[in-house]
Amino acid sequence: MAGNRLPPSTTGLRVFLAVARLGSTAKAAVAVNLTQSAVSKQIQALEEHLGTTLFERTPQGLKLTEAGSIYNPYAEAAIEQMERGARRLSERAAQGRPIRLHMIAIAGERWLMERFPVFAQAHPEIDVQFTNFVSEEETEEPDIDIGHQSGPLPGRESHYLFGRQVALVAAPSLLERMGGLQRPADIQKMTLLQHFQMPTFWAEFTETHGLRGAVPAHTVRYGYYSVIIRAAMAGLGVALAPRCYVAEELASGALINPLGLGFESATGCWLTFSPNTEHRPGFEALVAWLREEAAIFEAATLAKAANDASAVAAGTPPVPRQARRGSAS
Amino acid sequence: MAGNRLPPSTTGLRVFLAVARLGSTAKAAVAVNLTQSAVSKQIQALEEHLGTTLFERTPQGLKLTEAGSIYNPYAEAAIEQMERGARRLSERAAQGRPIRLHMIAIAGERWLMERFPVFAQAHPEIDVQFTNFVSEEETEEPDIDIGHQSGPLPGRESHYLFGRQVALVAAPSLLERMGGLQRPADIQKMTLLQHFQMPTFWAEFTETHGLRGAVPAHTVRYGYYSVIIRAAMAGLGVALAPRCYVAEELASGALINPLGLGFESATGCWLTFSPNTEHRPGFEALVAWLREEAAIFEAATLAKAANDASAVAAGTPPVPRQARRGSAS
DNA sequence: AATAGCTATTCCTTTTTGGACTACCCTTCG
DNA sequence: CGAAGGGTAGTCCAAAAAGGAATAGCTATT
Repeated sequence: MAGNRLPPSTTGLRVFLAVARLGSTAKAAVAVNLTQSAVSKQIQALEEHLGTTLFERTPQGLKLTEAGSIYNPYAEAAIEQMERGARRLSERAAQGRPIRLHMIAIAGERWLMERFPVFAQAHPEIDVQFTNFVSEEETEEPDIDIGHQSGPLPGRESHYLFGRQVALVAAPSLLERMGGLQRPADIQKMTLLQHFQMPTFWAEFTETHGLRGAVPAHTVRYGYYSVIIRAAMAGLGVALAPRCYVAEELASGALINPLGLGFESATGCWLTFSPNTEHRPGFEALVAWLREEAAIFEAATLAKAANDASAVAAGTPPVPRQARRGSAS
Repeated sequence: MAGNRLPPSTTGLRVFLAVARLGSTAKAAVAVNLTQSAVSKQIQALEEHLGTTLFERTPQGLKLTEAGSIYNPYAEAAIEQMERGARRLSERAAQGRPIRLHMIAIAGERWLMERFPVFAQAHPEIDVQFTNFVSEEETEEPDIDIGHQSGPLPGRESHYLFGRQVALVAAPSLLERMGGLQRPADIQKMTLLQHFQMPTFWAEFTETHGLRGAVPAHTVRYGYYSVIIRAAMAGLGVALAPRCYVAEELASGALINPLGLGFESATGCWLTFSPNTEHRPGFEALVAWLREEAAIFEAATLAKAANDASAVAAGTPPVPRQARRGSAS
């Protein structure tokens, strides 16, 4: 083995490991984002480079030869070392920059933005940068991600924050116009205002209220909750929205929750981050604070929901409350 | 660090390590067999890939940044793992093939070829393949290399065999034509027959005989000793040749060693092999045998040289001897 | 027989790579 | 001071490499 022998291509190594793991060029092609043809060629090139056959070809796919099995851990180790090196640099670079917190718009509007100044004042040394993916230019991965999902994400550390209490809400004027809503099934004569990212809400609602197979008169979909809430307030339809996002409108009477209709959804708002990343000073403090504030927010929502539920049971309409804090939205 | 991040190119890693070691794209270019321009681009591509600066640029060259220093051992380890894997496969493949023994032609002609049948008969299970680099097609590295060098090679296990006793030899007819050679300085009126690969012989000869600065009338260079010996025997000039290669001609009187002129050279014939390679069955036996036969060959040469030296001191010409074995050259 | 899954191969386009050349900077020396 | 020698990065372009679309052939299953 003379010193002038060139190493294999890293694409070849990546492809080799994928084929070894999945036992098929077709499946590996999907895993590494190449075509089967390119995968086949990469394997052949690697075999030629190393001067030995790495896979037996069968009609069912590829199986490691003995030589391939010998080489496998070395290829893995090489790729692992590169990843470690890159990760070390990435983490080192992260030390000197703000903690990137990505968050869906509605959570910012209704929850965090009015609370964050308290944290910022208590921790002036912790630099936090809020991001979202509205712009395609944004390619940096956030350190913390706050968004809607229906459970923990594999490979990520995930914490539930709030938002699983979903309510059917509508403007009083709409209900008057439509003859009110005397029972759950009356919703079928309504226009439903739905969020693109919450496709399960309708199914969950019908399941909870024994309306399986029921279809609303119309469905209109939006990408932002702030828009849905405005549409609902304008009387364009009924909306299924997390209670915490419509707490103020319910309190002021701009929106009401007829018959206390609602359900507990599988989908809520979660905080996630990568567990492999060494965390900077302040990261843990920020996560802890966010979770604490979310718990307070969620408790307030649950308390209000319980209060509304008992008022409905007593046959009295919910009592409008004073806004708890000034709203900037 | 998302899972879909691609590893760097291996060329980039190789170049990075070379620049880190040599501190200059120009020097690294030589080391990795690329131009300085290509090296510069590879470094830039790697820096862009990793998202950080790896070198500070100065007028005197490139110096690792802190980030570069952090990355260095990872790059090294990755390349090392690839080399290990390839080596393992290479060694495994070597188990099933002949031991490749490369040897310069003259050593084969005058030493090994007539002795090897004895070894082959004693070890029929050891398959040996003789190679040389006359053909450019020959790209496989030999397991054992026998050639001329002036000492051990770094990174190789090296054993001296024979050939450091060098003699000045000429045909009797030439000496008669040129009025004999009464003292060492008379060589300056001769034509010197020299071997391309032994450029130090003339300097060593003049040093030994107090002829510093002396220049022969003519110098003719050849690439093969068998040709030099033939030219000397034909009277075309005097030759400086290892005694072991002209033993038969000296014994028969076809060539003589006037005044016993000669010297012990720094250059001789050595056996080398890579110490990193796991050795196949028979490898050790073959090396041991080769060294033993070389020792015998060298001892015979030294004995003859000593015999000739004492004859010269006594003023009698060397006694021509019967050829010890039939010569096939 | 039809279908679905697999493989390698050919043809061709696109992308990447690396060399030749150049401009610019610095250091040293006469 | 200018010349020489060492270094760097950048531009232009040709060659090499990479990868996709399409295809042929094989097998296993229904």
